[in-house]
Amino acid sequence: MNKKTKKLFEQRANIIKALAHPTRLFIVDQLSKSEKCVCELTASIGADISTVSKHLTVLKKAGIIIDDKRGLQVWYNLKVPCVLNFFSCVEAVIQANSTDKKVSCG
Amino acid sequence: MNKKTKKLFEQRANIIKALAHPTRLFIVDQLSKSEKCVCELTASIGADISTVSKHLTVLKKAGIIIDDKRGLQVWYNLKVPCVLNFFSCVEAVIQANSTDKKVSCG
DNA sequence: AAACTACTTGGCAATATAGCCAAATAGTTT
DNA sequence: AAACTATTTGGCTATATTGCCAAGTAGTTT
Repeated sequence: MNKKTKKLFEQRANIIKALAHPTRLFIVDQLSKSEKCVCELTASIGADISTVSKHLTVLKKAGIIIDDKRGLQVWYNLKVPCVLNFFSCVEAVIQANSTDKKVSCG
Repeated sequence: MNKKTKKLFEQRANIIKALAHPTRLFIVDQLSKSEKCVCELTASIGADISTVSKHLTVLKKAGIIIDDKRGLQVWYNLKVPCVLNFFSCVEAVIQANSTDKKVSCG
């Protein structure tokens, strides 16, 4: 792998890495329904608010979500809604995991 | 997050986690072109063969690739080719990273 | 059966990630 | 300006991941 190729795949991996955590996937799922503030997400996740804040930072740094401070609250939104396409693909893998054979999927 | 929801997102995260590494993304990319044996992948990646083998194990455990031992060599194939859809989505995020605004994408 | 090839597994050290608590910051209300 | 609310950041420990080397396994050739 030459340096250019390596950089390309590192860049891609960084984005996927940002999604590679159950809490962060949950956040993306929630934001796909509507804008949420940190306290709302914290309530539905059930972890420390500092933990949730750090997860949000990870997603923000990866360019997946955007924040908007209004008054005391910070509101988060999906920046690239097509990340939701990930889910259908992931579901296909989950389905496929019940077989040993190659799977044809959309 | 109740237990059921938590399990669902953990399951999804496990699959995404398997893809969240530059070398493993490279492997998926290579396999999308054609079946490859470990030595071929090792040559193009340029890491220790044991390292490559472990990455392949991760992808296999996640149900993304399948192996087929023939003679001395083990041949790997994509099991769920639609994981390639990940790439177009990831590229959209990379594109979007040049802007602060929300992005509409396919 | 001994030497060889292709690969996997074990073990270890280095590094990264996760989650909590406490402290800091930013904005609001009184 | 003091008290309050929402969020972020720092610091720490626990845990997970990565990559190399060495050793083991499986199949092949001689």
